[in-house]
Amino acid sequence: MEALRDRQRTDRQRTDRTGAATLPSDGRAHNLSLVRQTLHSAGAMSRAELSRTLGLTRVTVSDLVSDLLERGHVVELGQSDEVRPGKPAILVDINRQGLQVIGMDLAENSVLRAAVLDLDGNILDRVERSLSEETGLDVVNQVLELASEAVGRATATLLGIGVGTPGIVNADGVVTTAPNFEWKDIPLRDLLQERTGLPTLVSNDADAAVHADHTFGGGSDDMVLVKIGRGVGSGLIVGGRRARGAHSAAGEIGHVTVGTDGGTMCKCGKTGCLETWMSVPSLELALAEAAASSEPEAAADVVLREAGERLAIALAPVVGALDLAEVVLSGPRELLEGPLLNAVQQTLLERLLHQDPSPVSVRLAADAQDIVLRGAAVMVLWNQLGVA
Amino acid sequence: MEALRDRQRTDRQRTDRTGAATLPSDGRAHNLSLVRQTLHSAGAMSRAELSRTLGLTRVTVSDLVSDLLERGHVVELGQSDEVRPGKPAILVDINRQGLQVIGMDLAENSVLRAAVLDLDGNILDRVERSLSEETGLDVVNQVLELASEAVGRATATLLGIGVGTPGIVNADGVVTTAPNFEWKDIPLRDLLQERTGLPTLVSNDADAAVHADHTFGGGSDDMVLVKIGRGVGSGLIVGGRRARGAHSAAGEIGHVTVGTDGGTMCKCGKTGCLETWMSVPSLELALAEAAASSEPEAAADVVLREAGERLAIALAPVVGALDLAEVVLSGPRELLEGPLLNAVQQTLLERLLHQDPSPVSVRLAADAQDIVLRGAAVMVLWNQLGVA
DNA sequence: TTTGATTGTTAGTAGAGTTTACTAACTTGC
DNA sequence: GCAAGTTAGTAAACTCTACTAACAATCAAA
Repeated sequence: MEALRDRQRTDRQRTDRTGAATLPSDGRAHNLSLVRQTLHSAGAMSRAELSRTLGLTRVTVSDLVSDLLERGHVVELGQSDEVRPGKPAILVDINRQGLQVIGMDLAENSVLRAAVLDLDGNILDRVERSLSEETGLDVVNQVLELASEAVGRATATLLGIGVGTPGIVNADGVVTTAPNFEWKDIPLRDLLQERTGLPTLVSNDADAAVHADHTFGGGSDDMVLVKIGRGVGSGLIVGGRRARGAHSAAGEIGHVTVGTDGGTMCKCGKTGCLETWMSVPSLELALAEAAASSEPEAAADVVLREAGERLAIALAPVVGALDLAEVVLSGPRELLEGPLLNAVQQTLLERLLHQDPSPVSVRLAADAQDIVLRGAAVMVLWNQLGVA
Repeated sequence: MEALRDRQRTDRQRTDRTGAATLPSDGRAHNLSLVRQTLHSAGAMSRAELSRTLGLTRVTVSDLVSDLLERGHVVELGQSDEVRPGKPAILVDINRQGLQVIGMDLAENSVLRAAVLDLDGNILDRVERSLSEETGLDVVNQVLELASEAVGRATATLLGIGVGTPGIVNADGVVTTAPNFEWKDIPLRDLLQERTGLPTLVSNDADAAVHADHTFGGGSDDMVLVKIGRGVGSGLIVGGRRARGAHSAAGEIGHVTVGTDGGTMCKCGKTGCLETWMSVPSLELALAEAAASSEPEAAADVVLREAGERLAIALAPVVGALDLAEVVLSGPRELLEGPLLNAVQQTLLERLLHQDPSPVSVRLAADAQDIVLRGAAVMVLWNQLGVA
């Protein structure tokens, strides 16, 4: 009789997950990240200690830790040798030995660099590919091959690949424009993922660099890092997050006009661009001219001092508007250290009203050579472990 | 026998919640906010429609909605009159009639303003207190009395109080400095909460204004609003969130030096501050001088055009570094509209390299009179409902 | 040796969201 | 007017997460 009853159709909802609705499992993922973060930054500790720091119960922490043990994200290190009453604690730590990351720096002059890094950002191994005149897809292929080679050098489980590249990179890891390589809409992230099978993250090189400094350097949650090389780029951390910008072009300050008194003609067609004062080629040209003058040392000093002033003129409104705590310069130390850095600091203070006792701090990035490699690695750590 | 067994000490953990560990209930709170947000911005809809937009099941949405019905945050509006097969939908909507908010604007010249607003930011009632020469605690008392009066004017359940005040306000709602009122570390939020018993939020007036424009105006997630009044202040939205700054002083651009060619002496002691060009008093002074010249109209035009240029010179590095999509000016329309706004737009484009097809949009804020009141209300909606 | 402190685990419970299965109520086509 | 199909909303049972309660293991100090 009722054999003919309708077949119940299962609601096939929740197919796309467009919205940002939170499931209990999302909370779980967040808490797992918190455990990893705590261990990563504070070092090995017991489950009970984690429980106290996180505000979760020992039971929950035990469960989270056993989950992470299974995934290989953390390891047990044996009993703590602390002397105190009670059952001795078993230390757990992020699996520093068993996990590695690939970092890539495509922004160096005529060389593509890659490295294997551990979770603390130490470089364990390096590989390179020198470029001559290649552009377009030739460079892309070199990058893919270099990535494969780097992956082969890893001696532990790889969490993923991070890349710092010149040009503008959107949130999907597509390099929309990179004039140096004549790239246009290159889906670098997907290409690398396809090639290596590893989770991959691609960002602009200055953005990668600011990640590195934010993690391993000063660590202010409101800072800018200016990367001075062939061009001038920057990466900003605002409220602890990287500023991406409306068109993924945040940090592109090389062609902002500086000052109100003209300046040199730039290859972009305007005059007075920051790059005409601050890029390494511009500085070297000006220094060469200074060396040929009657008072070479004084002239060189003026060149560097003026460049620093110009940078500060451009940065002052940014630092003021965002109330940044740190301005970090990254580039050739022999150019930036001394008169240039001092001029930046001095001019910045002159142009900002700083009644408060904590003015902006201006300094050079440590380890400018490898800052992009390390920043690229940090991006992977954040993405895969929620760590940094 | 075993009567002497140890008294089990309950783990008294999770007392402080210092960390940011996520509980399932936090996820629930988030999903409740999502429902409110969706209804607030998209208008009344059925539970089933909510389910589809949010990606949660109908069952869960039903549960969330019944929760919100109990709290009075949403109401049922009866059957939808859409004509299509199936059971007719019961529309639910944010309780637009039954919930109200107090907004306060302390940044006007010699008057404190407050208003009762509905959830859509409409002003339902106003109250004011005029100031003569009061400073310090006298002003605080006026503010507290004004708040009480405004609360009395409400005709529905009040969600809370939002305040836009001149000066620098930290994350705890303490006004650390407000020179106009000679305030120093005034805990305005706590004072208002004590007086009225309502949840209260305090921000700088320009920050409140940018919230208003972000919600009711263009709505770009990367924008700056410059508020021109007695002084010049600004509020920034970066990546959809308000930039607070390292010392809660983000947006304070009035005393950034503009340009490299000197300028007028500012009361702060430096020369060439943005305020010397752009504040209403400075503009009015310059316009009065222009009116006395031989060609008053042309001179006035030059004054306004120059002011716009100066603002753009200061903003260009900010817009470039943050890749902002919108620059919004708020202030006296008769001063800002026309030559000044055009000069800002033109100068900004000249000083930025914009190869991409979506340059920055420059415009005036709608309804500059009430923008702080409405922004203050938005802050409450965000905080109490997760809406806006 | 006893007492107390501390760590980590097991057992059971409450909350959040899901799947499954149902009722209610409407339109369409004959 | 009636069956068929469609959509909205709900009830029950299950899963997952984190919690409380209770306990075993282990060590220091009295």
